[in-house]
Amino acid sequence: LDDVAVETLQHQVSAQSGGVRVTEIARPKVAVDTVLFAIEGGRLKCYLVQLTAGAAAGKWAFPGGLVRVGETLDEAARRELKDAASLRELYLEQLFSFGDPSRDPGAHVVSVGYLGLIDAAGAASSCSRKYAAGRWFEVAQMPALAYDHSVIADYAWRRLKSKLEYTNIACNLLAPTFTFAELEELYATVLERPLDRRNFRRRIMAMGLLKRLPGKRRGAHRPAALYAFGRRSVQMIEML
Amino acid sequence: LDDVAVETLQHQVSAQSGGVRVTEIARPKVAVDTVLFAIEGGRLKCYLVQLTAGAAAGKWAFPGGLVRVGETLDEAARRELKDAASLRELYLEQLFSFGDPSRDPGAHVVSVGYLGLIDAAGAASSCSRKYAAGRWFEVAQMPALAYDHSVIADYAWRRLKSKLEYTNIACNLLAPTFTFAELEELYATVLERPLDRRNFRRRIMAMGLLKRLPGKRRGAHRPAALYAFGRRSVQMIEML
DNA sequence: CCAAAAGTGTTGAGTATACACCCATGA
DNA sequence: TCATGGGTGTATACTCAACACTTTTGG
Repeated sequence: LDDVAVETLQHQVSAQSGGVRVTEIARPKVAVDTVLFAIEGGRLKCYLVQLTAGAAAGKWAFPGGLVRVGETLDEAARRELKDAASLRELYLEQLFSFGDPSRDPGAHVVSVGYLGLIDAAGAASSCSRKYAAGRWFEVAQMPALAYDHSVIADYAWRRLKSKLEYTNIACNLLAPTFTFAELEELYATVLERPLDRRNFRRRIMAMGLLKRLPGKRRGAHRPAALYAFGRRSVQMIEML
Repeated sequence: LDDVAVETLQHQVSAQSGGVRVTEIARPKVAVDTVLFAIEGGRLKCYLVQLTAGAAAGKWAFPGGLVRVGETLDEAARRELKDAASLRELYLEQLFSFGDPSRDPGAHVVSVGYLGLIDAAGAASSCSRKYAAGRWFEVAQMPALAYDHSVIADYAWRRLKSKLEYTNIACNLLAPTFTFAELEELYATVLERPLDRRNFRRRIMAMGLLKRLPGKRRGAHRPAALYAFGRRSVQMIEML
């Protein structure tokens, strides 16, 4: 009932059992889990790893793990991605923290969810080192996920959709150089709806963030002008 | 006594005395900190408590504390508010998690920041039990804050401003019954800019969430119609 | 009857949407 | 020359912002 009494008791027990070392009260641990997206072949894909240990062994989940003392949450997320998929350069953004004690039946772990974006070239270089398997799934065809990771996935996709509308976040899903058609296809893929080409071009141009590059992409038909984002740091834009 | 806390203790002690070399690696702890807002006398105010222990003793901070094994983050935030300010009924929304190891020089604590809203009547009932002092400060006149709490405050105020524009979140800062002038003053206070009364009324009415109540508020001058929110659960609105 | 707050419409500017045809190239 | 994807402009509907006077009450 009285919290002060509980704290006091905990301190006493700690002192008795600790002797030289002060025993800490058990507390929930902190983990990070990253929902990593990439566009490949006009499909939105998501990186999953197959768990090897614990009650959820064999199930698929987002790469992540416990945070260490002395590192920031972002650092922990990047470290886990490097370990799990050999990924280095990518965009990371914190989403939300999930603290339901029952989300992991094994232990009380608070998970800080992250949204990660990488371009197709970076995604291709991914390879699982830490897990039994790691591969890219189409978001519409993901297997059942461990823990509450399907909830985290929902958050991530919603955030991505929403930020496409009012930021330049798309630059993190594209190669440094791209055509307008590629940019439009990215938007259509993520937002799951077709876009009017002329209106889309006008909106994007109004942002003033694209710079036109000298060359052309030559393909089977009329060559397309090349573009790049002027700034790759995310910034808010008045669009939508 | 708190069952969860006791169980946790027993688990900890037996693990220690059992001789099993499962010594846990030190991990960051998880805390919650709530930026609690209320409107009083046309001013936006924020509840702070004065810390009694640790390196930051004497400094002001948002009410919060460590999360316990077995409780959700929301539950932890509500428990701390009940302990710190005897507050029960209020709106809570998770903001962001702050994990910089140096944010608390004493230990690595990851803090999950919360935005809390309460109406003036609820705010008036607040009284600090756990801390040396607890009181409401105008947001423009807050003292220097402990840890990184001024960063959390920025997040909270920005989130509140933003959600006023596209949700019915305002209902949590008002009494169940209010006049249109009170609602408008709330918006003007939080957003720090004057609003056009006619445009504002049109926008709010377009939301379709207010219901007009039969009575009138009688004052020194022309009586004002009374309103209430139809739903107090937060929902997204097309406004702005 | 006067002071003070409550209540009410219209207009103009800018923005978003819908829509169809010509262009440049490789095969 | 034709098939294919690249590239462009306009007309309309709608939304947002600016703006001032009348109404109702208490004192």
